[in-house]
Amino acid sequence: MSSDPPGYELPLRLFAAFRLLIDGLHDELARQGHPDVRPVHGFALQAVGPDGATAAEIGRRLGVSKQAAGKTIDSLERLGYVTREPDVQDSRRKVVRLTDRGRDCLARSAAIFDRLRDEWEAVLGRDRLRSFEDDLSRLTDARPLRVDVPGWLGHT
Amino acid sequence: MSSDPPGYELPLRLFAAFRLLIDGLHDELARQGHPDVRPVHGFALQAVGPDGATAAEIGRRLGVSKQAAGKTIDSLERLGYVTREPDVQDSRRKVVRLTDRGRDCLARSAAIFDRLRDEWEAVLGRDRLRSFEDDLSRLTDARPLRVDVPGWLGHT
DNA sequence: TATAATAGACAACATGGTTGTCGATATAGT
DNA sequence: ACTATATCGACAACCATGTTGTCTATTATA
Repeated sequence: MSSDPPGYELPLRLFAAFRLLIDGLHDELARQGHPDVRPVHGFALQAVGPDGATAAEIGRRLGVSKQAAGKTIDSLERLGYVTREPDVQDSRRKVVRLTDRGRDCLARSAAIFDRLRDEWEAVLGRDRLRSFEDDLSRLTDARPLRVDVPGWLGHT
Repeated sequence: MSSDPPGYELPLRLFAAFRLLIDGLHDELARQGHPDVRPVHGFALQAVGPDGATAAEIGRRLGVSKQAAGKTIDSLERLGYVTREPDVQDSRRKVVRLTDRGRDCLARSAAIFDRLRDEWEAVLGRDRLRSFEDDLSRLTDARPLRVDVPGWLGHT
């Protein structure tokens, strides 16, 4: 009987796998006309959603303050991925909406992730990848990604 | 035949699983007398290793500049996890060494990771977890963790 | 109608990375 | 042996990205 692998390998490999996918996505996005988009932008675009959202709402979805979300939205606006429009119902709010370019980026991201998944399927085989995903789902719930990573890792 | 899950779920769940383990580690470390240690400290302590290392070497192992590594070492030194000693062989160098407290933290971390792995084994079953780990290993190589996460995710 | 809650803007600040520069020391080439 | 090159650690400046706090306008509620 062989001994179990040490527990510390799991987090390292989980993170390596995560990073592999994200890097693969952005390499390909850059090739497909989105060279300036960064990982955090992708998560923010997801948080905007098809119907638009306010900065405060996006911040909540990403697990950061509304101010931090506002700065990310600033940069997405500069890059042409979202617009800000005043809300006619509630004049406190400004609704962030995806532009065509923003939607294009999201659609391409989904396609690229599917293709990367296909590559993994080619490595592991169809059943084995399904098992892998099932196991991952059993270990994690489907909470949204928190983007407060710097402070989470950091020294303080 | 059921359809495949969308590819974008994989990165989210991989990261969630990573974060689950790291948070579990630090919750337990805090309970065991290491409340101030942060994720980045753990990786840096690993990078120091049993024989000590210089700031520049630690930076290379973590994928950050020697200056950034130096700041992390400063904070580990303040917390009593490492010391800096001049190298008698090479007086340019200062060797960072683990203190007893640093070794204690690393030993406890290894034990806690093993225990967290046991919990996962209880959920998935022994064979299934082994398969999961095998699959992860096939998808990733064993490169050291890069800690340049803020800039990697960031806007710029 | 008074009070509380929420949106977004602005400012100040903390953290943790970066590059650039420097002097001291080792190392390699001639 | 001497010189050129490389490396170490320190220091400073800068930058990115998060934080909290404050402010006004607006909306919702008691």
